[in-house]
Amino acid sequence: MFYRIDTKSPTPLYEQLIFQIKELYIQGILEPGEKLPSIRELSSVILVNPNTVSKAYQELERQGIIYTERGRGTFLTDNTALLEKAPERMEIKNQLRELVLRSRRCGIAKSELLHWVETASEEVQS
Amino acid sequence: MFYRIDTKSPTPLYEQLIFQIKELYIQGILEPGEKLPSIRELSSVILVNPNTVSKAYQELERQGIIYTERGRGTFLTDNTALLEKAPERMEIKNQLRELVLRSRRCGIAKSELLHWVETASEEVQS
Amino acid sequence: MFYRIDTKSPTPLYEQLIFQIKELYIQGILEPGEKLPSIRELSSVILVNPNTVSKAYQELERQGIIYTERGRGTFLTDNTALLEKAPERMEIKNQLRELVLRSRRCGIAKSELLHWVETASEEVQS
Amino acid sequence: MFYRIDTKSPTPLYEQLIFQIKELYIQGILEPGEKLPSIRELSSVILVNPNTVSKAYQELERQGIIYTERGRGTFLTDNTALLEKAPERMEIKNQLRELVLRSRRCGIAKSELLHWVETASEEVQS
DNA sequence: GTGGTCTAGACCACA
DNA sequence: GTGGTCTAGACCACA
Repeated sequence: MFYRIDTKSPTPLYEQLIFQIKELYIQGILEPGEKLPSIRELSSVILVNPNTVSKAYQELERQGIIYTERGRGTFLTDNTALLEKAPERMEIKNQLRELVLRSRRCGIAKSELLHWVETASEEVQS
Repeated sequence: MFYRIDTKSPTPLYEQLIFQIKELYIQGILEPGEKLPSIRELSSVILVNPNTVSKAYQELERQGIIYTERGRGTFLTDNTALLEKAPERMEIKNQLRELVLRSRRCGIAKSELLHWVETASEEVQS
Repeated sequence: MFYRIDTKSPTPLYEQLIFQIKELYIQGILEPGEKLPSIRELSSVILVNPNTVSKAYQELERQGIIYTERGRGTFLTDNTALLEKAPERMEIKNQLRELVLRSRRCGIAKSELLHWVETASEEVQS
Repeated sequence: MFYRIDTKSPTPLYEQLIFQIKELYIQGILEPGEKLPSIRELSSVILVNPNTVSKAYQELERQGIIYTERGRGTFLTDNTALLEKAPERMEIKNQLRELVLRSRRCGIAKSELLHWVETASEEVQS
């Protein structure tokens, strides 16, 4: 199984799950239309409470990445928007890693980087 | 007064204070050796709980940016490390803003960017 | 075959079946006295669990739309009430669609519309 | 207090809360910028679990109706979009009630109305 | 005090 | 079996 969770990370478990499922989808390990593991199944695999998995699935549904059929399970949509953006996502991720590296050499705290991302996001939004 | 905080920002108030004092120092608005406002004074100016200001000052002292003389107040150190790094800080901040902009066009959520900064920080650290 | 269900719809499958059989009846595609497919046959055609078809048939029988003759099958009744109401049903359906359209322009969520239908139904009932 | 919940309604409690807060806002009983009761406070008033209130608040935040300041509480935004749409909302609500009434006279089940709202919503979306 | 996350476990409608 | 809702209660960072 390729689902994994880090309980020591500051990122909430349900967000880790969201990011990971997106990543698996982008990498082609999960395919459009494919059935995801049931909430109970996944929760027992990654040793996390079913509610936590449910929260992740609901957020993914809100984002249009997955949909649920009542009584049958949860499936990936045919939404290919994510797939198309995959290369640029990768690039952004890499450049971000580089910036983090340089920040460390400058003595810039992680919290300050996070704050800059926050403020930049607000600016961009308006 | 130039101290200002945004209670609506997701960045904790005490961190906003830390970042701002650093910024004022880098920009030369606050100078080495200068006396900072007392905790009570500052907290009444920016309408924040004194504990919050105190927490910011403690962290800045831990970072060697300020020091306290009992009964006299808190002062900026002569630490010039921050000043030397000013241009690179600026550059990192700008590049970060650009990445945020591109992320938005890719449909990458802010939470995902924050998570990438987290994971990259962990990698770098080890 | 004209029976079709949408597993992605939030409407329960057995309700979709009910509505569809009524619709086929109203449109004259199914006629009074006509024999409906057996549970097993229909379930294999529309790829649905036999229990689901059974539940739909039971509800239709309860409503007096169909009746069962043991060992012979299920048949549509001569009940013409549905047929008489056909034009008004159509009109209501159309007006509902218009309201949904206007709602969207107002930013009213589907969930809110559904809730209003619920509350209005309760009022009317009492 | 004006917050009230009907545990017997088929509408989930957290959705009832969402609708009610919107309604109170539209009617001017709650005003922009005003502080909402804390999660714990409200949950004890309406005798509902804090998690349920939290879920409602989070959805309202996602919709841009409220925002939270960490450690301080939850507040209504200055978003006036809802207020501007108030009259049309009212009208739609009333027309919906009328349709429900007519439906009852036609023998149309509540479930069928709900289904029509669902299908119309899908059509409109695409 | 505030909200956010998480666990454990119940009950429900639906397939 | 499936997901959705809800309760009870813990722990956390922050103000």
